[in-house]
Amino acid sequence: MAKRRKVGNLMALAVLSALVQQPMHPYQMASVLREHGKDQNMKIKWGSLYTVVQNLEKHGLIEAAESLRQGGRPERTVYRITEAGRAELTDWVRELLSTPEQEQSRFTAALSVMAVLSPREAADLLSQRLIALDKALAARRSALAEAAREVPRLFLIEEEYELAVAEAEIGFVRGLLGELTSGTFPGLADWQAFSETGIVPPELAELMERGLHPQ
Amino acid sequence: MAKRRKVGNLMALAVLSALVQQPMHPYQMASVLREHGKDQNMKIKWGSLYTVVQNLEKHGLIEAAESLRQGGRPERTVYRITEAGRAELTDWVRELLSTPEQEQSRFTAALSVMAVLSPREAADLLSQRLIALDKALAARRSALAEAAREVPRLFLIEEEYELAVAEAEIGFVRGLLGELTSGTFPGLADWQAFSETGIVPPELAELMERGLHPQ
DNA sequence: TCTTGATTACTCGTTCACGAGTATACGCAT
DNA sequence: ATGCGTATACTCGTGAACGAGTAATCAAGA
Repeated sequence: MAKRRKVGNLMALAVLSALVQQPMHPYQMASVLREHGKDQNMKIKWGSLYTVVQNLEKHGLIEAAESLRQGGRPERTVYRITEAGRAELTDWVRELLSTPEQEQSRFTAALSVMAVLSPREAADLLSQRLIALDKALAARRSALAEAAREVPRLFLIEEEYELAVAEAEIGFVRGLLGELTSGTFPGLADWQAFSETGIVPPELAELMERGLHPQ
Repeated sequence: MAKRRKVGNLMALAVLSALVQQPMHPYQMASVLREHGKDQNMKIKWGSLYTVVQNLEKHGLIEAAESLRQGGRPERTVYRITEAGRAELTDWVRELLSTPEQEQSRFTAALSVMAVLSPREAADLLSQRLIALDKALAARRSALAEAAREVPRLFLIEEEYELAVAEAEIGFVRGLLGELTSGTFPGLADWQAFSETGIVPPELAELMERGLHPQ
């Protein structure tokens, strides 16, 4: 059972891991994360970054090391990780690594309401997705290969994982698309009829009622 | 480019799709979604549900149809979808289906900071994950097979997708675990040394500095 | 020299997400 | 009849997530 973290945002994890390397101030964290390609998967949201840093401090996971002001007006506070912060980091990573937890993806949500479109259109949109996915995969693959020449695999492993998942998605979409365009997808005729006439085939009508058990 | 939705929460998508079938009041939406197994992927969060319904109404995507009070005190407002709501729903589904967008997963985050643990421990945790994943996959597979006897595939397609992704994750974890336990993972010795002594091997030290370009 | 644009480094107000809490009705066992 | 657990149907306050806005510095060009 995933225990409630004092600071649950995954950006907090990134901040802690950045501070393990060396103390730094918030803006520098952002640069470091960006250089590590973290902004690819996780756009840096400024509001969140500063809130997260504040919360981490409030809970004693990080602390202000010094506060230097030079030239530029706004005083930059350099933070360092505390012992409690290190403990939280390792404990958190342990939990995240060992305990799978299904998260909802936007694509899953889309698939679950795909029936509101016509099968033709759905197929059309899926083929657009497929093209985009293929392109993105190729780009990421070559970027990974490029990076692998300098950076040890340990620090690229998350990208490898993402690529594996992306491949699976591509396989799924390709398969589904094949069934839709070849007409072998079961129930395609009913779906087609429904989307044209708005009439739910009798054997489906019964199913749609189920679960409503009105009142 | 994903346009900004008036109501961006994916629960709004679920609400709209529920209301396409028939008008209903918020609590009934929750029941319907639950019966459709939506609570598996997306725990129903009461606060969000009512906020989302409010926002949908505010933006004219749904409207109050009637407000009946019978027996039970709290007045239940029945909502129905508007034309604008239907348009938003289809447009949104179109976008979600056609446009991939990488979302960050907790496991990806975990992998990206895996280096803070020792390779031994990481392997250990990954094998725990693998066991849990296998078990969950088996359960979901048989649940899907069960459901497929009654429900047309069109309405189970999102679960098929999730299973495909889950299989890919299992494959990845199994592979990584294999490399870690067999010792074929590149850089394993360095990682091991670092986790025991805290000393970063010289060729890595240089890498860790990179991206910091202090000030 | 003066302006312009890019970079650094945040701040602030709004929106959003949530989950614990509340309150009533209904069925059923005592 | 009366108490008790469970299902129904929300409400509300807290706290998190954001993203546009601000403001200073610096470098380079006109």
